[in-house]
Amino acid sequence: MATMVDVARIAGVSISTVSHVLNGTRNVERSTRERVLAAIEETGYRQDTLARAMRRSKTDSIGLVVSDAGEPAFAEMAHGVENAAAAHGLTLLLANSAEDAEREKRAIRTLLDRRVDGLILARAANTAPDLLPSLQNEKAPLVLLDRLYRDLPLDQVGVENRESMRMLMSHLHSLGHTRFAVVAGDTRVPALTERLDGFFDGMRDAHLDAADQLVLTGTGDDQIRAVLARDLSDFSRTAVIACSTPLAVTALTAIEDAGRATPESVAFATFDGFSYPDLFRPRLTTVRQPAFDMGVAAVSLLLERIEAPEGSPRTVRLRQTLELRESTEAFAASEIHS
Amino acid sequence: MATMVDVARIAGVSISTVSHVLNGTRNVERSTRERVLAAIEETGYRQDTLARAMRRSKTDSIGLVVSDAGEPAFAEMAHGVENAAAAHGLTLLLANSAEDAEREKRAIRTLLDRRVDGLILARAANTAPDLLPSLQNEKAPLVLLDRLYRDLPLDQVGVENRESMRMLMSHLHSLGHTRFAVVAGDTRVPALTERLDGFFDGMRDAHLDAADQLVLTGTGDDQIRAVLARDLSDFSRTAVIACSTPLAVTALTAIEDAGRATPESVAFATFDGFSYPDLFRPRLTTVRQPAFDMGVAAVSLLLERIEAPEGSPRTVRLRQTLELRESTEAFAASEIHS
DNA sequence: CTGTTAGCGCCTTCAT
DNA sequence: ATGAAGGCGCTAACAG
Repeated sequence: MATMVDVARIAGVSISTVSHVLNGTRNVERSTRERVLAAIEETGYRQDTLARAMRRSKTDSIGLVVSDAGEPAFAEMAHGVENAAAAHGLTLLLANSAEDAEREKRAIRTLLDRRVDGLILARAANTAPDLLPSLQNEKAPLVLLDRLYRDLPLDQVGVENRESMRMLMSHLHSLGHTRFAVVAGDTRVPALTERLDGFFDGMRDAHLDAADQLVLTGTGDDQIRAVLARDLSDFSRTAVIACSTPLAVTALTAIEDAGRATPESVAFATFDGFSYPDLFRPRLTTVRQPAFDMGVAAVSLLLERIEAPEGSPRTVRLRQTLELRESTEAFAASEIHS
Repeated sequence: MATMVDVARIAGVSISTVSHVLNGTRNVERSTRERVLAAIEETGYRQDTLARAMRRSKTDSIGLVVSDAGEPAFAEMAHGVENAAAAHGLTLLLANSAEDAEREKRAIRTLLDRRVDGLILARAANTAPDLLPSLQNEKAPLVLLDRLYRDLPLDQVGVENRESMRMLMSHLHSLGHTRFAVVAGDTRVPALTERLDGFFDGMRDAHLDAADQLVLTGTGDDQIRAVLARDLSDFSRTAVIACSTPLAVTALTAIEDAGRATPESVAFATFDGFSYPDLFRPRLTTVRQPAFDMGVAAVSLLLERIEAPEGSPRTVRLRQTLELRESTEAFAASEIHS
């Protein structure tokens, strides 16, 4: 592998000059520059990013840790992050935490050890409580993505969960639904808590009776499935809302267990949703987050923070969109016909 | 940030000793080691991976380039690669080519510039023909994943596409199907060509008339959709096979365009398939590749190649499994009843 | 068993 | 407009 020394020798200049033409960091006479460029061409020289990074203490790379890159929403975010990073000449180092606090810690440690210039984290539900504070002391700035954190002054990118759920509830209520089941899942995940809060907001908006609603929280998928299925076996409940893709899987399974059909017998709506929404039968009404844009926004925040480490932290909330599909249509129709 | 010099000073030893206890690379008296360890603890010292990599010309990282990390099969492969890499203490640098030759080239260049110790590549359909040969000259070894390449002596990990398609055909034929449509897609992708070859094998096995079969190749999704839909509007064709997930999307759309129902009116089977196969309606019969294991296998091959750069190249083919679901069931039933 | 020292390839003052 | 030279933090001979 050719080094700057080789190039300098061939071009008949000092390595200092080579460095400067490479980085455009000071004026160099035209003819000299051309000799250097020719020598670079001839030797096939490429900058050694490692040596460069070491000298400048800057790697031009950023790290992304997601809980599960397989889930469509996270995959899209990763996509957005990667695109934005590439657009700024940054390389992306990606790590999966698999929703596990221990692996998350290791992944972050690894990326930090690689000296990433900044870190974007969609943390696991059970992130160790001391993790975030300890990260504050690192030189690499941190941006939280999707899985936010209330108690710390941090840069964060999320979506307006509470408002979106409220909007969904309002729509469903206008269709005539009054008895809901919400599959809210792990309330340690802020986004899920917010969605649940939005549900309560919606209930109040619609003056619904709390006693008529079924709220399912926690991590026990099997238990959620069983409770929901049992509940649905009597036909008075008319709408089910799942607060994330995995919860939608659980809920749809429970609906099937109960022998209920969507949308004829129960309306169904979910957050985040599945990859090919128009191939699902029934097509699912979905509150969708602009995942790609969230990734892009996270990179912007990160870059600004790298520029200005001392500015005050910002939280960006993007709007979600309500995609109405047939899983919430039939009930309305039956109302009209009755 | 504390360096080895700080640690050495506090422990009252030379930096050389510190290095050796850190890497376990030579014996060091117990008491000395303990002093060093204590100093490390005290200073919160962490190795500088950059300086280390520069000195050893080894980064303990590998690169993975996939055409689309969003597709379930690739996401799983990436998962497998990442797990295996982590198990060997390697960091994974991930890049997306978005199925674009130019971006692929850039992504590879970036990873190579980061001095990854090895590279795993699931190349785009239209990889520049000179790309692979040029990679042969790099010091970082290369392993091809899923998207193989015939003409070069390379380490490769794929699946037995031809055999699997043949098995699928045999199954469908035994169900009574004799007129097929195969959506084969871009035949520049070796896996797709192999699947198509398997189709022809299957036809011969079953002594079917070539004139009765509809073979759809190429990249024009809209055209494939239109041709297939037109063809399906007469009811003599009874089975459709899609050779990849995106092609399945196209095919299912065309089936719907034609007003045909699966499985009552046409049987349908696909390769690779969707993320939640049991939530799809109808549940799709799928030839599934062991994507995770493919990723793991690719890492193994890569590590062995790093160990022994001169051994002769190996191609590993994993078996796919045929997951029978309801999308191919109804026709059999109607046969039985007729 | 331990210490001294020469770089790895590059950027960046400081001179000229 | 160009060069010389010192280190960034670490590993691996080479010497004791």
